[in-house]
Amino acid sequence: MTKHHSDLSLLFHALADPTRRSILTQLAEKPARVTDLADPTGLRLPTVMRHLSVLEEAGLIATSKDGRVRTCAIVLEAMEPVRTWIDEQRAIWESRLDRLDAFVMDVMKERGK
Amino acid sequence: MTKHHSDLSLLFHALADPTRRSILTQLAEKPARVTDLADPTGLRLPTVMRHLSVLEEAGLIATSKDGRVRTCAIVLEAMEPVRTWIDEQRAIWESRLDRLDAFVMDVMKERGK
DNA sequence: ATGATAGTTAGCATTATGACTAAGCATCAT
DNA sequence: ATGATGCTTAGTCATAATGCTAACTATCAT
Repeated sequence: MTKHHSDLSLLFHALADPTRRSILTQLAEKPARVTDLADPTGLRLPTVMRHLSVLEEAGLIATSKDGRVRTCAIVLEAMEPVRTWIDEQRAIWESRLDRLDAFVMDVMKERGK
Repeated sequence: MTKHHSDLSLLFHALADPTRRSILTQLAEKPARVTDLADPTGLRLPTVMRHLSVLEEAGLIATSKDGRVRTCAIVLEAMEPVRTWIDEQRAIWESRLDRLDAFVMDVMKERGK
C-alpha cells in the first residue's frame, strides 16, 4: 500500500474502528479527559492513547494539556470531506443517468423522424 | 480487535483504501468487468479480486456473472449509513449547543431581573 | 517530601491487510 | 478440440494495526 495516506484514507480509517467511533460519540456530547475516554472502553490507557492519536492525526479531535490533564474535543468539520466524497460519487452516478436520459431523447428524436 | 465487524466498520474500512475508492468512482460512471476495473489500478487480478470482495462484503458493490465475465455495479445506497452516522454525531453536538443556548438564555434572564 | 493521579513511552505478541506468483477452472472462438 | 480469455484459488511475504505490560515523567495534594 501507499505510504502516503490521503486525508480521506486517514479519515475513513480512523472512523473504521468501533472504539474510535464511540470515543467520538462521547466527545460529541462534551469534551473529556483521556481517562474519562478510556473508562467506558474497558481498554488500557496506552491503547486508548493510540486511538486518540489516530483520531488526532485524522483531524477528528483536537487536544490540549493543562497541568497533567489532557482534554480532548471533537472537530466535527473534519468529517466534511467524507460527506463531500460520497456526494461526489452520487453526482457522478447521477450524471450517468443524465447521459442515459440524453441517449433516450436521441433515440426518440430518431424515431420521430 | 473484534472478530465481529459492524456494518459501519465494514463500510468505513472498505472506503479507507484509495484503490477501492477509485474502483467505486469508476463504477459510479458505469458498471464494469473485473478486468476493466483492474486495468487502471496497475494491480494484479487476484489483488483486485480481494478489493472487490471487500467492497462486496461491505455492500458497496453488487456483482453478477454471465458466462466467464463478472460484472460489478456500485450500490450507492450502501453509503447511507455513513452519512447517517455523521449526521448523528452532528445532532449530538448540536444538542450540546442547544443546552448551552438554554444556559445562556437562563443567565440572560437572570441578569435582566 | 511523599504519595497519589494523569498521562506518556517503549517494547512485545497477535492478527489483519495488501501485494505478489503460480496454478487451476470455466467459457468462448475457431 | 485447442488455444485464448476471464476469472478464481491457494499459498507466500512484508507491513501495519491493535492490544498488552512495565517503566517513566510530570503534576497535584498533604
